[in-house]
Amino acid sequence: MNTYQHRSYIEVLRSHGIRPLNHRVAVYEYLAKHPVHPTADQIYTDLRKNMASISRTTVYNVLHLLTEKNVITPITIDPKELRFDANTQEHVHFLCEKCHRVFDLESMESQPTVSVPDGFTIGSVSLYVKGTCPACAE
Amino acid sequence: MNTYQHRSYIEVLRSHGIRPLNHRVAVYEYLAKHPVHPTADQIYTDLRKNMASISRTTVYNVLHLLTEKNVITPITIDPKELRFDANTQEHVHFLCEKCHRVFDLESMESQPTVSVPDGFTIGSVSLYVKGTCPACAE
DNA sequence: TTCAATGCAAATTTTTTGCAAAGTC
DNA sequence: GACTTTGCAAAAAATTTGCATTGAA
Repeated sequence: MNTYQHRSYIEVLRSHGIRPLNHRVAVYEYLAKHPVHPTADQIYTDLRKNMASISRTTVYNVLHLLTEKNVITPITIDPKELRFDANTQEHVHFLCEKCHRVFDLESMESQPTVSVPDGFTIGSVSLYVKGTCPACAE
Repeated sequence: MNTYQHRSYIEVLRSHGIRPLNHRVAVYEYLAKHPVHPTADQIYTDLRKNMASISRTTVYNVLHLLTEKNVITPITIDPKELRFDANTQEHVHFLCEKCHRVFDLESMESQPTVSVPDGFTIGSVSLYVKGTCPACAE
């Protein structure tokens, strides 16, 4: 493990008021290093390979905690499964309806400036695009 | 039941190549008349009151069919539950994180014109906003 | 009569919960 | 030692499937 990077994950957690326990760092580091928007089960299955002691319950616990503290973002683009993203910058997500991969479209034009009627308060904005990715277009 | 309206639901289904069987019309009509973005279970429970013969399986079947034929739109704004909307016009959805109601923001500025990298093909675009609604703001 | 749609019950999948054991400060 | 986190197993919730029955053209 790259200690320098590892330390920075710990710092991110600390700066959000989260005690950087091993399992928490592992889940966060996994998400940061695998920006493919994995599901809870994918995270659990993969982490399990190198970390025999982690349980499904803990993965759910940590994902809830990180979401609540705004360290990660849940992505609901696919009705079938909830995915997670360590990149909390607002950016567009693209779901390929053939291969079911989710792509980041960070380079695209900035998020729309949404305005809402009086009385509504905006917490977050998500822009989801569905269609076909280049690999599946052929 | 208002026969004129009823007939128009039938026409919508026909125009999308869907045989307007009773249960299908009932689900579609329910969604059209209850634009609160209900879940499959809400639809089932409510329809059940007036239509003893409908089953959960049929509700799921019909929702799948209508979605596939683009007569309704599934809404994934809330990670907890899948909702449905008979309004297939693109419009913004707002989830109140306190009362968990979903509002249409049709009057808001038009959907952003999203552009995607070469090779990607856009099928649909969803703009989801989360926050607090007027009633819960107090 | 032939094919499509329905409904039941069971299976699957995903997530949550209670609680005892283990870990942290 | 006091408090937090974890892991197991069981429960709950949501959706899908197999298949026999019913309905429609």
